[in-house]
Amino acid sequence: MKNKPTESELEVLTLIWKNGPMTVREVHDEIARERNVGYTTTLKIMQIMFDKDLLSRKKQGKTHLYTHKIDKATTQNGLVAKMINTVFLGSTKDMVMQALGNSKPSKQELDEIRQYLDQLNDTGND
Amino acid sequence: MKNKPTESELEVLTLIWKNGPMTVREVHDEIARERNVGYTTTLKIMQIMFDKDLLSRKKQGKTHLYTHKIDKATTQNGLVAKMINTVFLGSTKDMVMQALGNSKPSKQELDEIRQYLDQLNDTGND
DNA sequence: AACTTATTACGAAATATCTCGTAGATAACT
DNA sequence: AGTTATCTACGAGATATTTCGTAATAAGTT
Repeated sequence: MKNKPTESELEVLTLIWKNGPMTVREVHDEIARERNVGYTTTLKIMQIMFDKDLLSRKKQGKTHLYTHKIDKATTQNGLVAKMINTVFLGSTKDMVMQALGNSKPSKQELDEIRQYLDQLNDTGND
Repeated sequence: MKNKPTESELEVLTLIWKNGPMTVREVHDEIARERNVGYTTTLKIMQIMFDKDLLSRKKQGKTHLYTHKIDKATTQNGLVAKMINTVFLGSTKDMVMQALGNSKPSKQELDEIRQYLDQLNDTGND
């Protein structure tokens, strides 16, 4: 991944991925619910993200409206792939089983995964 | 996770998890195959890990033999759980499907995962 | 227009992490 | 014992990230 986001940047991105374009104020209010952090901190991070080309923005009155410039799926992929490679020595299976074993997903979720597995069987390797 | 390892620390841990107790020299030689880094850098990181209680060690002649002090599965869990929560908004299913869709695991791996899913069905939530 | 409020831009301190150089200690080898 | 090689300890520079204070600007209010 060329533009790999930091933790804080990821926090901002997930919000914007979920809600669509947001102002600094909106992002900050969401973050401030969880952690205790100053407004200018959030502002600064989003400005840096703009410089890094992780976000685009356009003026909206006196404020800026920020939009994600990197794709959600691509970013998720990069992060998951990296984790598999480093922490699970390249074994997707190990990672998946670890994740499933620990989070106790609902039966419905399990079914959806099963369906997805069946689909994959047609296109997978050997 | 109380003692969450940094990236470099994780690199050391995975080696020790895989190979058992190792000296700084051994760890360093493995790392140096991939990246260009000085011996004292590896040494320092492992010393810090000792201070942080991520590794234990015992003298072995003039060198130290380092052993992991945190469990592999627990650490993996913590990292995966965190990724699910932040990047996938808590949806294990989304994460698993993302991972499977991108790494094209073999049919055998898929089967193992399927078996594992069946097992889970008996104990999972609603 | 004066006043208040909210926003941005900027810089710089604080923290975390990674990097390596140097010095001293220990072992191994003539 | 003297020399060489290897290891540890320590400190401190380099980089990356997070944090916030201050000042300038723009908008809204009386």
